[in-house]
Amino acid sequence: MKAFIDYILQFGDLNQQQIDLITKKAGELELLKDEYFSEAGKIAQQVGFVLEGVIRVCYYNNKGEEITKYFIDENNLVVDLESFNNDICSNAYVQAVTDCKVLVFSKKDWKELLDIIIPWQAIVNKIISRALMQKVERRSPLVSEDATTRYLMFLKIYPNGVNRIPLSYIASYLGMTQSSLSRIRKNIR
Amino acid sequence: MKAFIDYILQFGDLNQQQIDLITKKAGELELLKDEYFSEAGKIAQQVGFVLEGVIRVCYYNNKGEEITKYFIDENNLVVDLESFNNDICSNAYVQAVTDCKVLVFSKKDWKELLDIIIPWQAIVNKIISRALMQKVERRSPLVSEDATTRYLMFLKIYPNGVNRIPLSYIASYLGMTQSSLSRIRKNIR
DNA sequence: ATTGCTTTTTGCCAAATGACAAATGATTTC
DNA sequence: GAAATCATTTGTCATTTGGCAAAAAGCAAT
Repeated sequence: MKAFIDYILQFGDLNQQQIDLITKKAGELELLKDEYFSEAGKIAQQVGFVLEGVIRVCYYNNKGEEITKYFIDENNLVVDLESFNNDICSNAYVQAVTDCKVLVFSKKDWKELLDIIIPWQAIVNKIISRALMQKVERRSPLVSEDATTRYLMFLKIYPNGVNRIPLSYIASYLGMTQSSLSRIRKNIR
Repeated sequence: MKAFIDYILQFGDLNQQQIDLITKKAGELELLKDEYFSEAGKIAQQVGFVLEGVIRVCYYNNKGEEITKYFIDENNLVVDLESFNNDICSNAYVQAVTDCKVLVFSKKDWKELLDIIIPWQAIVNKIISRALMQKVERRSPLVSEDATTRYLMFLKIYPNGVNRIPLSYIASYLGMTQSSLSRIRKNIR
C-alpha cells in the first residue's frame, strides 16, 4: 500500500485525510498466472495498481493472431481506459503473465473518489496522461527498427521482464515469430 | 474558428462568455510547407489546432534515420505535450507537410484559460487523453503487421493523406523503405 | 520547350524474417 | 519418476524486405 501512496504523491499533494479516503476504498486482488483482469467483449469495471507481478494487454488482429500490446509491471496502473471511461465493450484482454498482487478500485468507488477529493482529479489526469505518453513512446519506435533492435529496446524497457515473460509473449509484443526471437537471443550472447 | 468551437464542445459544455474568452486568445498561424511548428532541442511554446493542411511529428533514431511518428491533419490539436507541459527540451520536430493554417495559443494564454475557466480543464483533459489514446491505437498495431498491411492501415487512418503526404514520409511512418512502399503501391492496384 | 531539381519507380542482388516441422528441454500431473 | 503437456530451440527452405544505383516521372523556373 505504501508503494501506491508514494506513487500517487509523485503527481500532486494530498493530506492525510484524503489519503485515508482513497486507501479505504482499495481492495487487494490476487491474480493467478493466466487469469484475466478484464476481458474483450466486456466493460472494464475496475482500476488496478500492480503491486507484484506482470500483466499483459493483448488482442486478436484481423488474421486471428494474438498480439500483445504491452506489459504492465510493478508500480503501474492497469486499466482498460477506453472501456472503463466510456462504458463500452473492450476489445482487449488484460491477463496476468505471472501470479500478481493488485490493488483494485471498483468503478463506483473510483468515480466517488474523483467527486469528493478535488485534487485527486488532477493527480489522476497526470497519471493517466503520463502512462499514455509512455505507451506511445515505448511502442511507437518499434515500428521502424529491425528485429534485433526491437528486442534490445524491450530489454531496456522491461529489464526484469526477460526472466518472467514467456518468449512467445515477448515475440508477439515485438512483432516477430518465436523462432526469430529465439535465434536473436542466441546471437546476442 | 467555428471548426474549433465545434470540436471543443464535443468534449463538454461552455457558455458563450467562456467561448469568447477562449477564442479571443486564439491567434492564426500560417505555416509554409516544411516550416516547423516546434523543434527538437527547444521547449514547445504553443498549442495549435489544425484548420487546414497536414503536419508531421518526427525524430532521429540512434542510426540517424529520420522517423515520422505521426501525422496531424485537420481538426486536431498539435502540441508537443511532454515538452510543453514540463518545460523540457523536445526531441521531436513538428513540421508542416503541406502549407497549413493553424489556430494557436501561447503557453501563457493557454495556462491562463485553464485557470479562469474551470470546465475548460476537464475538456482539455478529455481532448488530450483521447488524442493520446488515438496515437497508441494507430501506431501500436503497425508493429505486428507486414508492410502491405501497414500501408492499408495508413490508408484507412489518413484517407486524405495519400494525395498530399510524400511517399518518403509515409514510408518512414510505416517503417519501410521508399522503394518497398513504391512496390506495394504498384501491387495493390 | 529546356534545364535543373526532387520524387518516385524499377532492377538486381543480399540479408532478414517467416513458415513449417521436428527435436530438445522444462514443467506439471498423476 | 514416467507420461503428458507446454515452451523453446533448431533445421530447412520460401518469402519479404532492404541496399544500392540507375532510370523515369513530375515540377518549377526561366
